Amino acid sequence: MSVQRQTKQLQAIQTAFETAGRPLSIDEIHELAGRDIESLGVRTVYRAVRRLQENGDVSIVNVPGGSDRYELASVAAEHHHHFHCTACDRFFDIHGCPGGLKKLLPKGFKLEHHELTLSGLCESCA
Amino acid sequence: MSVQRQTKQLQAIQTAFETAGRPLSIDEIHELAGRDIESLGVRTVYRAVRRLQENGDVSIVNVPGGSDRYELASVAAEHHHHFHCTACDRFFDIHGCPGGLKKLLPKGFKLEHHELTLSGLCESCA
DNA sequence: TAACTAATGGCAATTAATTGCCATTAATGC
DNA sequence: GCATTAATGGCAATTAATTGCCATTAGTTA
Repeated sequence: MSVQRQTKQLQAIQTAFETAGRPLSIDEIHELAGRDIESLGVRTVYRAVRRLQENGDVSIVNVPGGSDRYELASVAAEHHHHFHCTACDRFFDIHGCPGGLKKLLPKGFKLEHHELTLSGLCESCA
Repeated sequence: MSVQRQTKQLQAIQTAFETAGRPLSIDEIHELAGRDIESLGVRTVYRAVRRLQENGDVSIVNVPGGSDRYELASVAAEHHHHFHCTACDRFFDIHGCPGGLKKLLPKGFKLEHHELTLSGLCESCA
């Protein structure tokens, strides 16, 4: 069976996730990892992210409006939410959760998950 | 200058919003209004929704993952959130808001808006 | 009712995001 | 180092959503 190779492209992509510490879009990954690997192809980013997802190392973050972001599965493992800066279009992790959502439900509805996205200006844009 | 005509297609689309009482996707509008107007074209739905938006009668609802939904501006005017049924893929209005979000913010961040999407099973799917 | 023209709707064209293809590169095991 | 083959990356192709085009339909006003 096939063995996964540890390429420097994949390493750069993993490093990008770790140093960014926030959810990244495909383009952001391409940009950040591309600083290490010149001429990093977007095609490679798509493949790497897919593989990291399949390996359970990275989780997808569906955001309202914009394109999908990806974050380390270790981060996704603990319940949290996100902040979207409308100026720089970056997403950040928000720790904590308002809670008490069940009482907002119409009767008969069954709550399984929830997603909260705060938006405004991040520290560097404010 | 041009006068907007009240066509039966546009009426059916407006009626669809009012009777549905929940955010609708382009396809849902097409389906619902299409029950009144046979052979209603999707092209017409796109144009009508665009015009209703420009007239301020309809607002766009960005949802995580899926395609955009649209709701009556009168509904959007009062702060509320949404519930997404993972079984039938419909969205519903949720009245109320958990509040207390400001204390979740990292320091230096400025909160302007927020969006909450509950998900699970709606009454008829549960 | 007639004239005017906004609106419709079917299909082709566009757009943006993602993937297939494949020759080339380079990581791995011996 | 060498052989093997997974991975890369550039471009073309695909996909899905939306829009342009335009002949036809049908509100609107006089």
